[in-house]
Amino acid sequence: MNLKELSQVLGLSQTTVSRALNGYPEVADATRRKVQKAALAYNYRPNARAKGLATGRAMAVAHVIPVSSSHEMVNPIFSDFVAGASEIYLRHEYDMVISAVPDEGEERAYRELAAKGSVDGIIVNRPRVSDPRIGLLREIGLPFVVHGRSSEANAEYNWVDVNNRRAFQCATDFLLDLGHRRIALVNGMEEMDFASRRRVGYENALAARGVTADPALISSDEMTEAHGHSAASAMLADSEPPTGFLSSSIITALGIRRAIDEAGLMIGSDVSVVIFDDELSYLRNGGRVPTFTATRSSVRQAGRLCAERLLSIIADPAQPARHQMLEAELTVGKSTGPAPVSACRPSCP
Amino acid sequence: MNLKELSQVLGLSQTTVSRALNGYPEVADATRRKVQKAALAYNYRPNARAKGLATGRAMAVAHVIPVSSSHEMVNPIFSDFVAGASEIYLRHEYDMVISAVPDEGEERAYRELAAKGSVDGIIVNRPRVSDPRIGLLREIGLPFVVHGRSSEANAEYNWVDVNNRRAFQCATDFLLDLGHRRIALVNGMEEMDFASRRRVGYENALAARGVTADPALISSDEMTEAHGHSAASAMLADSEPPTGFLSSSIITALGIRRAIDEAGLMIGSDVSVVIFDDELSYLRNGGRVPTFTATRSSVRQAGRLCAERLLSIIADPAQPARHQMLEAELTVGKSTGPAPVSACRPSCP
DNA sequence: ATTCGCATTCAAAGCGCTTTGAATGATTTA
DNA sequence: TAAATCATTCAAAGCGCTTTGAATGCGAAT
Repeated sequence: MNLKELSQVLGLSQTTVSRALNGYPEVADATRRKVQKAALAYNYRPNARAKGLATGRAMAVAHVIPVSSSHEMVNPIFSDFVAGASEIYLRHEYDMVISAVPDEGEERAYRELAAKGSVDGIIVNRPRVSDPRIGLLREIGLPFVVHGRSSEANAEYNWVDVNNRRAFQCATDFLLDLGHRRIALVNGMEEMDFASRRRVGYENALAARGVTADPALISSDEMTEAHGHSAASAMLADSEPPTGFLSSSIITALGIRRAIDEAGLMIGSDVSVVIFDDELSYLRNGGRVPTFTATRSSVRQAGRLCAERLLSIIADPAQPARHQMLEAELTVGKSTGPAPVSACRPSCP
Repeated sequence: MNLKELSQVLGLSQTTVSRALNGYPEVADATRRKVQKAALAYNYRPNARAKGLATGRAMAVAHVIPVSSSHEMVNPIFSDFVAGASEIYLRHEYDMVISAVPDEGEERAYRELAAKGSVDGIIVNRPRVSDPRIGLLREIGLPFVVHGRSSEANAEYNWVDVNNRRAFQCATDFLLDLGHRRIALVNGMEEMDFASRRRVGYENALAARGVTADPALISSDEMTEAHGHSAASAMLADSEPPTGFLSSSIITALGIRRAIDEAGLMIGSDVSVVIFDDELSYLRNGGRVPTFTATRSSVRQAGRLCAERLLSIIADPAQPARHQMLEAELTVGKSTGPAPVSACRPSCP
């Protein structure tokens, strides 16, 4: 059933039916009611493509997942982020298009997305320290919101980010206060902006106490369980192993915990672990006392905020860029404790 | 730049330009080359909405994520499944629309999706044992492929599924062969079809050896780490605790492992664990010897297969329904071993 | 020279909607 | 009574593309 048929059934013009359904005022109440009833009865929905063509709005936004031939990884926070965002889109009757963009043809893909006109805006995920996408999207003129920031972008743009630097500074301070001095950082990939900020927070905290950062205690890679395990295993086998770990994700922390177990050490007493917790719905760091001591910030909530912001700038593209900085709170769990007395360590004579 | 402008620039009709770009034969070679060059130079892309309206095809498919007000969970396999599917869509220049559908208005939402015409087909996820969606979609006439099956649907439909029954029968047999008799099943939610099939496989294997299934050793819920932990904790505290666990997901298995740790038991010697491994990219059950003994089947591959099947039936809707059954192979890892001698158990006098 | 077939190209209709500008009839107002 | 106002409704244009059916020009066949 399309508009033409519906209007014929009703004996009205397409104009009137369209206006009645879209809430325009110049329609008699009785007519509107009649139209609405018929629309319901015939299960009529305006064709999205035709509507989009006529209005110039797609009523859809794109989320981009980078697909690289080398890294097979899917970002584990993707699903929760998307779930949060889709709550908002559902409420505003927007569709969400997931666009797989291969690393090679990144620029081409973004231009195509804009030129095809199938979306009104874009959410940019996983910005790098230096990220050409931001300049590109500004040039193209398609509304976009970045989840995270790109340090080297000097243009103004809309973003929603966690205060990663402060979160990791706090987490490091927490371990330092417990007496830890050999503190490892198991981080995301170096070129990722969030990872770089987290590292700065970590290094700042160490420097403030006069502890020199040991490059051997920093590992940067995809945030998989495997990375957490291999990094922690190697570090624990060192002559001066760390007594504390900072983990950029609960997933890597699972690998760290496995390595600690395998080394015959006790988490929370022999070795402390503090994680950044995105509050993934399937990996809740819960309980009365959480499993892991964590700085936490809901990635689902970030998804909601990004989506809201995007819809807002689509509705009014002239408004100035806005930034939303989320703070991650430190919650003490079972995975941390005072630094063990150093005399027990095998490295001492 | 749109078709009209491009054709004016070229001094050609829209017809010829459109045909040149879409590979129709009745265009002179020289003309075609000129058009292609200009299209590239002006970065021309046909507007997707207009093209869709003219051709009647949206060049997009929908993946539905159920959003229920009660269950906040996002399926952890979602992201890998989507990643696999999007590889295929990318190759065929299809878009993927993620549709959040609230549990309450499920029927309405599916009808709307079809009537709006913004997609050419649907992937149905997480089918229940009895699932009204299959009948509904057949009635609507929108092409769809189910990831999994719905046991009580007696109509023919396209599906891609893992042989869940056999996978769990094998896994159970494996533990029985090792001498285990108290074997627990930490499963997904009862109404999910895959969960019900897994349970049948488990019960069949037990029955074949004359072991009676103990309802206290079966737990069904969302496949979160928390569920694995609470279920395993409770079971291990029992007077006759299980010596083996089957876990429907690596995520629940992480919780089970935590419970085993907390109980002061050793995984692989005191307690054995076999998981179903979806080969999530961020939680690889890897290494020379995998952490967990597992029946494995890549959910990413399932995503690819579902997507391919869907595009195929969109291209030719008349073809008969096809079923693809994937077999999950058992791989022995570190989490299993012979059943401990029962004399050591606290329940013995 | 005329016809035919062939290779190219084009004008125009149509996809299903929104929206502009005009028309209609009823109700006030002068 | 005529003019002006208002509330409703409508016909038609336009969004950017594909596709039908017609037109054009040219060398080959008659």
